[in-house]
Order: sequence, then structure tokens, then C-alpha cells
Amino acid sequence: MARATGKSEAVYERLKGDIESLRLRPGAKLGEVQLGEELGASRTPVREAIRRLAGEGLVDFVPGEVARVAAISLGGVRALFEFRMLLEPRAAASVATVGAADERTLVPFRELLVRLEVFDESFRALDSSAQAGSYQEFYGITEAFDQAVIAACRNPYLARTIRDLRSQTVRLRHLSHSGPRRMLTSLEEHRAMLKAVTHGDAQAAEAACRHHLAQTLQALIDSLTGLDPTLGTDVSLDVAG
Amino acid sequence: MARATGKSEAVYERLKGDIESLRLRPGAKLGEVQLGEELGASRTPVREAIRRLAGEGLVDFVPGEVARVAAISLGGVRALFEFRMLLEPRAAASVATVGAADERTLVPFRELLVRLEVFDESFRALDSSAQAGSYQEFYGITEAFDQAVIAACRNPYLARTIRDLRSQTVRLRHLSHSGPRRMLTSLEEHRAMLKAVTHGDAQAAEAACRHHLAQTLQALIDSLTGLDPTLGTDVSLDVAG
DNA sequence: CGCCCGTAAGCTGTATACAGAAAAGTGTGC
DNA sequence: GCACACTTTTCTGTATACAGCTTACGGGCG
Repeated sequence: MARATGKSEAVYERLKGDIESLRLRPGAKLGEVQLGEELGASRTPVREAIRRLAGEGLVDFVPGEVARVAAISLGGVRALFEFRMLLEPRAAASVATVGAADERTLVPFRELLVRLEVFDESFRALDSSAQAGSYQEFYGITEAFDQAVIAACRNPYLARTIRDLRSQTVRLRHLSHSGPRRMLTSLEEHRAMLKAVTHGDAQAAEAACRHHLAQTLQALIDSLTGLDPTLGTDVSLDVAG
Repeated sequence: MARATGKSEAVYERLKGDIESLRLRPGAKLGEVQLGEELGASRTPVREAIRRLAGEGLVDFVPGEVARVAAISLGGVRALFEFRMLLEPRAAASVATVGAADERTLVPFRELLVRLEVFDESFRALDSSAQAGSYQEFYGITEAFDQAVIAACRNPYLARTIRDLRSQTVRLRHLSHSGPRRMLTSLEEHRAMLKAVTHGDAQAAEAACRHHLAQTLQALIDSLTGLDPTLGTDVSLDVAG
């Protein structure tokens, strides 16, 4: 068929969204027949989508068994952030370096910096109940930042790996909304990253990104251990900030 | 069916081998029907295998079009090695650190060091025609080293990403067998990496790995530009040794 | 009361059928 | 002789059918 909206792609996007948003809980069974009926597709596109999601680590898949939404463990979260801390600071530095030589690549980052400043000002003017409604815009900015880094990244392997990891990060965010205090510090961290990048300061960009990831991981851990103290630990590789 | 030998898996392994060994040349068409007939399978397992290989970068895949064996470009090779240089030195350092605390993880590395010394001695005793026949054992050692690093790597994301990249590296090796001179320097580089790891010296392991990758890339570039000067360039991210 | 085993239902792996989109080949017009 | 348009073929995307493995449930035994 290969219709304009490709059914396999549609199922993939739908499933990905449902997993990221936790509408599908970790460990939930992903039966091919059942999902096909729910999404109005046959098994073939569903199968394909499940394999793709397994490749991104959003689905636990063992041949012959029912696929399940990937479990979340404290160790897994640590490993994820340790890995991100290896990739993303380097990507940020690379973007800053490239931007220093080619102004055009910095345009989206300058726009984001403006958008962030506008948001910051309006946010501080709100009372706490109204602030809650601002999460959307804030997450929009952080998402756009990550996307901009990926788009500006010249190394396709690095770009792709970072992109594939985003889904998992998004899901973790949905698992534990941090309070407005963390949001403000995160905003500050993004300001630092944006300024470093737009100034073409690779070293500062790298440091700011490392700091941001370390802070985010810490907030996540606090939030998770509060939610469920029985998650489990292990996994190595240093997590220096 | 889900027979012990899983047909999808078999097709995947076969295709992967054929692509790595260049029996299937870059750009070769991978028609699902044709491959199915050749490998004695229906389209379904073939499709699955092709998607997996596309995920590993061994196949260029555009929905609706015929899948093709991934092209090779000088820029792509550079990007691959830049990315490996970000991951593997870190993994080597991590393995050295872990090994310093837990002797058991070093066992395979000690064994490899012995195997390498034995090979080195016997290799130097051969005349140049007989040396050519030793490539197999040498590549076996380097392969085993990479596998050991992956196995010892505590971070599953890092381990998996390095593993997925190996196929491409193997293919490049088949594309351009370097001469015995490069083999000897590569052997020396592996000795350095093994010694650093078994001594628990993370910094030395990282440096040795970076050096090895830089040297390998250089040898590859020399070999490739000699083979086909019309490959194309571009791609950034520094390749410091 | 708990454990084990057998049966049955459900699910995945694979093969195949059908519809529509690429792609290749062919013939025509310039 | 070359470019373009059309026809035909081939391929992919999707749906569905069948076989064997997994798993869940229920009954019997210790």
C-alpha cells in the first residue's frame, strides 16, 4: 500500500507516544493481535513497530515471547545518563565550535535563547498555581534545544544515537514531574548551555551540558527513590558533574 | 514456528556475513523476494533481517524503495571513527578501572595478552609469504579483544552501541587489507591496550585506545584513497590522536 | 493446603495472497 | 541520435492463514 501516512509508521508513532507518556505502563504486554485490533492495523505493521521500539530500548523483546513495555530501574536510569553524559556534552561542544565558524548554524539557538528569556520573565510573574500550566512551554523549549543540537550535529552517528535516547528520557520525565524549583534551575542550566553555544565557547558548552545532565539525574533519582524505593541499583562508569 | 535455529536470525546472520565480507557489494540491491529464494526463506524473515541491518547501518533503507547494501564514503568512515573514538577509549578506561577492583574481569585480557605474545613470536619467525596466512589469527585476536571490552563493559548502552558499530568496522577491514607493516604496528597498539587494561591503568588504556583508533583510521584512509580517489569528504568533529 | 502435571487457549514465527507504487524497458516524436 | 512518455514488470506494504511453542488455568496427587 505505502499510503502517504504509512501504516507502520503510524503505529510506531502511536506506540512510541503511548509508551513515552506512560499510557502504556512499564511491563505492559504488547500482543501483536491485540494492538493490531486497537490501532486498526494487521500484525505486520505492529510487528515492525515493536522491533523498532525494541531497538530504541523502549520495548523489552525476547524472540518467541510477548513483547513488553521496557521496565524502568534505577540502575538503568543511571546507565542511561552516564551514556548521555558521554555523548551530549561532546555534541554541545561540537555545535559551539561549528557555530563559531558558521554563524548560520547558531540561528535556532539564538531564537531559543530569546524564547527562554521571554518565558522566564512571564513565568516569574505568575503565582504558583498558574506556573503549573507553564510546564508545557518549558518542556517545549528543552525539547527544541535537544532537537537543535541533534540537527546541528555534524556526525550522523552521534546525532542518531542521541536522538534514539531521547524517547527514554522523555518517558522518565513523565514518570516524575519535578517541582517548579527544579524547573527554574533547569531553566538556568539551559540558559548557560545556550549562551555558551551562541558564544562559540565549546569548553563552556561542554561543561554546562555535563552539569545539566548531572543535575537532571540527581533530581530524577530523588524523585524515583521517593516514588518506589524498591527499584534496584548497580551499574558503573563514573557520573562526574 | 520459532524453531531452535530461528529462520529470521539465520537470514540476518547470513546477510550480515555477506555484507561484512563484501560478497554483497555496497549499493547492491536487496530485493525481498530474490533474497528469500536464495536463502530459502519467505519475505517475512528477510524483511525483518533487512530492518535490523538498517538499524546497524549496514543497509541503506528508504520506505517503499529497494533496500541496498550501505554505501561507503570517506566522510562516512571518518564519522564512524570519530564516533568510535568517543566511545571506545572510555570503555577501555572503564574496563581498566573495574579490573583494578575486580581481578576476575581481567582474566580474558590476560589470556589475550599471552595469545598475542605467542603470535608475535611465531609471526616474526615466518617469511613474508607465510606471514600472509597469519592474518586470520591476528584478526581473531583483535576481534576477541573488542568482544572482551564489550563483555566487560558495565554500561549496557555503551556496550551495545560499540557492538552495533563493529559490523561496519569489519566490513572496512575486508575492503582494504593493510599490509604486514600496519599489522605489526596494530599488534603493538593492541599490546599497549592489553597491558594498560591488565595493569588497571585507566588513563593509559584510554590513550592507547585513542592512538590505536587514530592509526587505524589513517591506514584506512591511505588505503581507501589509493583504491578510489573519488569517494568524497566532509564531516566534522576532531580526530585527535 | 500446596505442588505438579495435563490440557487448552493464546500468541508468535513463517508463509502466502492481494493492492498499489516504483522502476525498468520500449516505442514514439522531435 | 536523443529525450520523453507510456506500458509493463517488479517490488514493497499490508492483510491473512497455518503450525508450533508459551503460558495460563484447572484438576489431581502428595
